[in-house]
Amino acid sequence: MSSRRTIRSTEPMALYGRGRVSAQRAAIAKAAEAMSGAFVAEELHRAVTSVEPGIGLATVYRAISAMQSAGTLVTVGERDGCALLAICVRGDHHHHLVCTECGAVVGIDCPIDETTMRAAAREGHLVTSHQIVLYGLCARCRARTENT
Amino acid sequence: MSSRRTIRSTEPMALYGRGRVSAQRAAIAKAAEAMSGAFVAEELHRAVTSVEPGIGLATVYRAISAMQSAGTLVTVGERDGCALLAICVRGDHHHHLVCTECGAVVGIDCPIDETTMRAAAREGHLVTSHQIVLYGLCARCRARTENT
DNA sequence: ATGAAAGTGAGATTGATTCTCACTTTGGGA
DNA sequence: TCCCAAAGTGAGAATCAATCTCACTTTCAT
Repeated sequence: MSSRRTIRSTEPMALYGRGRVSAQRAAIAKAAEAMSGAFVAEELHRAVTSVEPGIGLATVYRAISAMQSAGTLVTVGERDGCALLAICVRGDHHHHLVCTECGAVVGIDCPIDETTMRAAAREGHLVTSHQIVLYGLCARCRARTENT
Repeated sequence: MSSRRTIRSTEPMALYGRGRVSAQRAAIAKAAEAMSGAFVAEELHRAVTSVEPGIGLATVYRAISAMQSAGTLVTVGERDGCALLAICVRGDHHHHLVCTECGAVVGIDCPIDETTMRAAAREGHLVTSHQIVLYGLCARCRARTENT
């Protein structure tokens, strides 16, 4: 009785790491990869349903959760109380610069160096993890903004 | 008909920067300063009402908002989906190390240096702001944990 | 002393995210 | 190829931190 129809499944299940291949997840992963820069759950849902109508918001949230567990989707901040997400396949330890103009996300090498660790250690503290987000302008927006 | 009673107002309105002196705000500021380390809105509310019953949760949220605007209260992360807060009166630019053991918050010098800014600039990007939170063990908890 | 503005309490509301549940799809065996 | 237990899904309900509304109270410049 459901109006749910079978959608052809595609291959980029890679973003999930594990789990079954469902047409919905494939469509969601594809849409996530197609997003330009950072996005919010609701935006991803809109993007997916514009291509494959009928995919529920809960399914999108579940897919987001799965990709986050797999480490291929990360939270890069927040916007209006919503988690700001971005696909991230870079393997090494790094952080992200979110363009405040267009939402683009670019990887940035971790600025936490020996100096910081040692300064903390000097006070007796031990840094075990950290969370860093940079905001600014991506190269494209910077070039567009600056009138040399 | 209200059971609200007059509470003596204290002086530490300093955390608000501006605004009128109300007994409630004074009590909230006092409780916030008395908290050991980072806390959540609900915890601050409990702390305040344990001393001055009758103060509403909305009032606590309003006070939090006011202190954040004044820059004396900052968000240092989140815990179980709730904003993790901490009093911060240090004037210079810095960040915080939140002890994952006891919740203590200690100021840490900003690790974003010329190197990072230049690395971003090399790619054409411009970093305008950033957000950093360090997690680890404060000196006290580190000492307690390590059995030399 | 006064009154307009700021602040407050209680409860309703909002809105992102999660959960429930009955149903559908997947995929490793038999 | 068929089976079926487990995984996945859609719709809508439920959560719950945070905000808003509104009638009432307090503050403080005048």
